[in-house]
Amino acid sequence: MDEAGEKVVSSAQLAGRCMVNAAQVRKDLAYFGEFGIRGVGYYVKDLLADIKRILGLNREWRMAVIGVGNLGSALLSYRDFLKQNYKIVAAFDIDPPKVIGRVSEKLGKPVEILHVNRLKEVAKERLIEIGLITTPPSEAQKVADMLVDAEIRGILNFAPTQITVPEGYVVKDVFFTTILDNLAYLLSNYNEGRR
Amino acid sequence: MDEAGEKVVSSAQLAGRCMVNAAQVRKDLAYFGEFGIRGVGYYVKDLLADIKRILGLNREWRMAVIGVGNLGSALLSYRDFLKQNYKIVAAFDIDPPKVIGRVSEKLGKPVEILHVNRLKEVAKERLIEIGLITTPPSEAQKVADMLVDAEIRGILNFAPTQITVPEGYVVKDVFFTTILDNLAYLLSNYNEGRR
DNA sequence: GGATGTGAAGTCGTTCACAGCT
DNA sequence: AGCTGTGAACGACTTCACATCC
Repeated sequence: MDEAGEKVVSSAQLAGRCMVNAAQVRKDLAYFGEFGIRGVGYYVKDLLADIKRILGLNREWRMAVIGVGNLGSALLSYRDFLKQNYKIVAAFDIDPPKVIGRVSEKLGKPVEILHVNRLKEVAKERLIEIGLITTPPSEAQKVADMLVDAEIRGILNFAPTQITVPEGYVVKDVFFTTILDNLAYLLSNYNEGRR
Repeated sequence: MDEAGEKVVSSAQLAGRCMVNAAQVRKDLAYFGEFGIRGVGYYVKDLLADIKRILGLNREWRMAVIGVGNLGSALLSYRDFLKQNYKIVAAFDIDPPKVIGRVSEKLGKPVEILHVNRLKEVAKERLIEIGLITTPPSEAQKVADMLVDAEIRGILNFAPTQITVPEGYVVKDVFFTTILDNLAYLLSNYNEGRR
């Protein structure tokens, strides 16, 4: 809406776009503070900035990819990260030489791929706060343990397996097969659902 | 648990593994039928089969990838699909020749990449029911429209943009930047959260 | 005896409706 | 006059607790 030049937006407009109730929008925003102006609405630019601040997106997050297979290299060349405040500042693999040729040809400039045993050392140097696990599932827990050892507190796990970390660390899973299962369920039961 | 040779499982055990309440597990399962045996628990093999049937995973789902960039080719070589009952039976792109070299070297046998204008025709031939959108966001809605035209009722959208489809079609989004935002939020507010 | 399946109770989240500001 | 912020009403989901059945 900001890009479209809109100056002000009401909770009703936001609700329409998000397919939720207007009171929900107001309650949710009000939970974090008073961002709106009574009788007017919310100033788009201000709201955007406030939401970014609330979500912790008003600064850069430095990330590392661990496991440079197909998914890992896809993430390395995922340009949309740049628009958001995320930056991949390191890539690790168990076998960097094997991987390096495959990856470098896909990106403009060759990407430096380091051996995982340098994770802790490099994490400190480059102030890495988030680790992206893109290894096979069999290695995911080991990698998680290494991230914990390196005091990288945030983990985004793409490997289709459950991993556990100590108190103080946060894991979020990206299991798209789970979403796919959900889709399959909805498709299977669509006819019943419509009655 | 089946692979580990476990024969029977209680709702309490399942609850422990899933970090939820035992009554929740029983209620949720009971919603679909009576799968347990009072005084005993649930037979692992039977429960597994019942859940697969409920979710619609007791058959093969034939899928197509549209957009063979980094993410699309990662999905094409994602072996874990095979274990689950999902199968990618076609890949489309706006420019197959440009893509074909890059992809074929990554997989054992070369993958046939078709021009998107053959989507409808091939969808019928190969009985495709699910489409995976892995194009840039700018093309996502156009691809969704083509999938709808081809009567592919299930869509898994990896492009970071909202797409709309008519009644009768199902879209599920895989926005990992949303999950990443969630992670950033949790990391930002971790200290307050602990108090 | 022991774990399920399930009404009843309890808790949490959503929506309503309007006072309070601009 | 109009839209936010919010207590109160409502509805939905979760948990309890126990009758039921193996």
